[in-house]
Amino acid sequence: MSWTDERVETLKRMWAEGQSASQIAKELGGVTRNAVIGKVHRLGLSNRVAGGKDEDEVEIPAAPAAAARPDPRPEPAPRAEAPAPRAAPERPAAAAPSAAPAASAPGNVTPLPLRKAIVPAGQPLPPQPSANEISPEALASVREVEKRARKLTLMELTERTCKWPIGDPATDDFWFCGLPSLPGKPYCEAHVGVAFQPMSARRDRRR
DNA sequence: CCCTGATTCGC
DNA sequence: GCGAATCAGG
Repeated sequence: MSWTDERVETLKRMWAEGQSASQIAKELGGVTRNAVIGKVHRLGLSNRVAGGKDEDEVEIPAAPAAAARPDPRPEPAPRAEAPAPRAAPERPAAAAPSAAPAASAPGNVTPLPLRKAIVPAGQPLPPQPSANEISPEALASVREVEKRARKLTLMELTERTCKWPIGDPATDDFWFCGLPSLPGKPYCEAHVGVAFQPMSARRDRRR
C-alpha cells in the first residue's frame, strides 16, 4: 500500500480528530501503526492539538544567551500531552464543579434534560441497573466515569473499548462509554463493576 | 500484558 | 519517502 492522496487525507483527518496511530492504521489497512506514525512525522503533524489548527511554534523562552550546546540537532520543543480528544459542549454538566453535597440523590439514575420520547411509549428500554442493587461505590464510580466517557458511536467501538451504553437509545442523548475495556471484557473497569456482580451480592442488596 | 507516540536507520 | 525495530513511557 502506498500513501495516496486519499489515504493521506484520511490520516490527517483522523489524526486531527485525536485518533491513535493504531486506530488510523486499522482504518486504512495495509499499514502498521509505525507506518502511520512515521508518516505523521514526515508530514509534520506531530504536535496534535485539538481543533486542527496548528498552533504557532511555541519556542522555549530559553535564556538570552543560551550556552552553546554540543547537540547536533536542535532540541525539539516539549510535546504537549494531548488533552481533550473531542470536546462536546453539549449537555451542561449536572453537578456544579463546586462542592456537590456528597452523593447525588439515590434513584436519580437519569438526571438531566427531559428525554425526548421519540419512541412510542411501551418500548422496552435497555436494562438499566437500578440504584438499589449496585454498591454505592460502584455507582459513584460509574457516574464519575460517565463524565469522562469518550462518547463513542456504535461504529467507533472496537474490541478494546467499553461498550457500556449511556443514555437512552431512543433519544439523541445516547452514546457508548468508549473508555478502554478490561482485557477480555466488554466494559471498562467501572462498568464491569456494575455489570458483573455475584448473585449473592445482588440478592443481599435487593429489598 | 495491553497500549501510546518518538526516533533511528537500512532500504 | 518509507516503515520495522526499537525506545520510552502509561
